[in-house]
Amino acid sequence: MYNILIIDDDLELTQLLAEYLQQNTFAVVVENKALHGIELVKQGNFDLLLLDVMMPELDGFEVLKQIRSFSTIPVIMLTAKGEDYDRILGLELGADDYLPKPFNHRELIARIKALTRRVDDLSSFNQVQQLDLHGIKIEDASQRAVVNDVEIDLTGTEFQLLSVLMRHAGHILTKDKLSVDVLGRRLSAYDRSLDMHVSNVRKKLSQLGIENIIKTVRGSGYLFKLDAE
Amino acid sequence: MYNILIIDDDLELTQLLAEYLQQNTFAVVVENKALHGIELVKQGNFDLLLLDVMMPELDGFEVLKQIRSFSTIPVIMLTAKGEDYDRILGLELGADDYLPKPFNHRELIARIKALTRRVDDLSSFNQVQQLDLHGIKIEDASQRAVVNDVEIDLTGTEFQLLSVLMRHAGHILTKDKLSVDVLGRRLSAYDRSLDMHVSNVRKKLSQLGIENIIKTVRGSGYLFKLDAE
DNA sequence: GTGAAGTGTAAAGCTTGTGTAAAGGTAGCT
DNA sequence: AGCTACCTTTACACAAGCTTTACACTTCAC
Repeated sequence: MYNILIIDDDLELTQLLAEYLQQNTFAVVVENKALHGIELVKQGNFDLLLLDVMMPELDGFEVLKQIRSFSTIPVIMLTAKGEDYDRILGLELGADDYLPKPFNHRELIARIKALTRRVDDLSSFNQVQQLDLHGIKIEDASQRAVVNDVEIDLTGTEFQLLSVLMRHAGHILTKDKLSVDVLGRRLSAYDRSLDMHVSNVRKKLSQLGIENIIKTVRGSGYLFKLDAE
Repeated sequence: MYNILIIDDDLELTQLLAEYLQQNTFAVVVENKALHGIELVKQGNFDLLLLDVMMPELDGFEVLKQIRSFSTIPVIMLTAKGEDYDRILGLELGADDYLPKPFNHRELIARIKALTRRVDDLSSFNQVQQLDLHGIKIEDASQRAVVNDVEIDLTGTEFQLLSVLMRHAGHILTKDKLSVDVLGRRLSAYDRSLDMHVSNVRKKLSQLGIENIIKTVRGSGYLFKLDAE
């Protein structure tokens, strides 16, 4: 699964874009604040960055410059201007590609794929991206979750579920969103499948001494806790 | 030194382009005939291809298709048309980038550099001739795999499979990717050939006392383990 | 309280992916 | 042609793991 981060202050566009990319089996996180976006890249859980050039506070070039000082993540720049100079500057600063708005969605997908074709081979070479919260470490590349050097034997769906929850730690995720992200379908009435997966993940975690990390928010959904209590 | 091949029937443009690129320390070869160009790529002395879309006889898409059947050389398409559809088609056929004519020369350089940044990383990675993991040593040049000074008698395909898996140790490789990399074709429905090769490699390894090194990740692919357990 | 709706989870059912033996096919060699 | 080595296909068994069912429990509104 490909994790894409979008840094763009345009709420409407990012919303649309996220949906479209999700339909094309990419996992998407949207960040509307440039500074916050840099931090997200630092955490290192993304495979590709879509970066808007025109943003208040910090413009895209500055963001790119900062990101390139610590990361080689593939970057596609988005911009409203069609001017040569912008394109060239972006590319020279270390962007991999450039797409002028408004763009054809299919072209975006094609460009993402063209870039990932190259980078895929490279990824095993780059630092492995992993996420570590409350002593639970997950690694997408190998689909492994580890607690105190002990591997948790998760099924693919369970891993996916834990991964989505952890990536959104501290935020409630509705069952409907989880169902779409994890099982790839809308939640329908009387579908208890997701509940079962949550139950199973909890069971496996508790065998390793981890309890109450996935909280139920009755009527709303589930939540991976940020702070222990 | 970077060797660039230009396939384009426009004599005037190619002349200019060649000079410009040479000034920027690239080595350039111009080929005005599409068919002849394919042969040049086959000989394999180029690092990057600039390919014109509009050509008599054979158009650029057809040329790209043929080249992609035997080579992963980075390709930037050049075309007079600015239409979305052309761009997308080119990218989906396996081009890495696309540049509409007339283009800014500095942008061309920037795009070439953006692409080579990625590919350079990759080639230095693939040039690793020897790999040694868990006591399994493989040597690409001689197509040999050795465990404790005992040679494993692998067929060409089996060696290739093991080599790809080991180069991506710790990362899940989808069956589709493995099929492309090892068997040279897309995985099609009910194709069990790859599974058989995995089975055979495992069998041969287990005869030498190595077990559970190639892990099945159900629904995702195979994985050469990084850490023993 | 009482009923309704939401949630936890054991167990059963069922689909699908995978392992592998064996047969079939193909290319290269003598 | 016949042989050999190897790749691919076929066939079947098996296991993994996703979903459904069923029932107990909790929470909340009235």
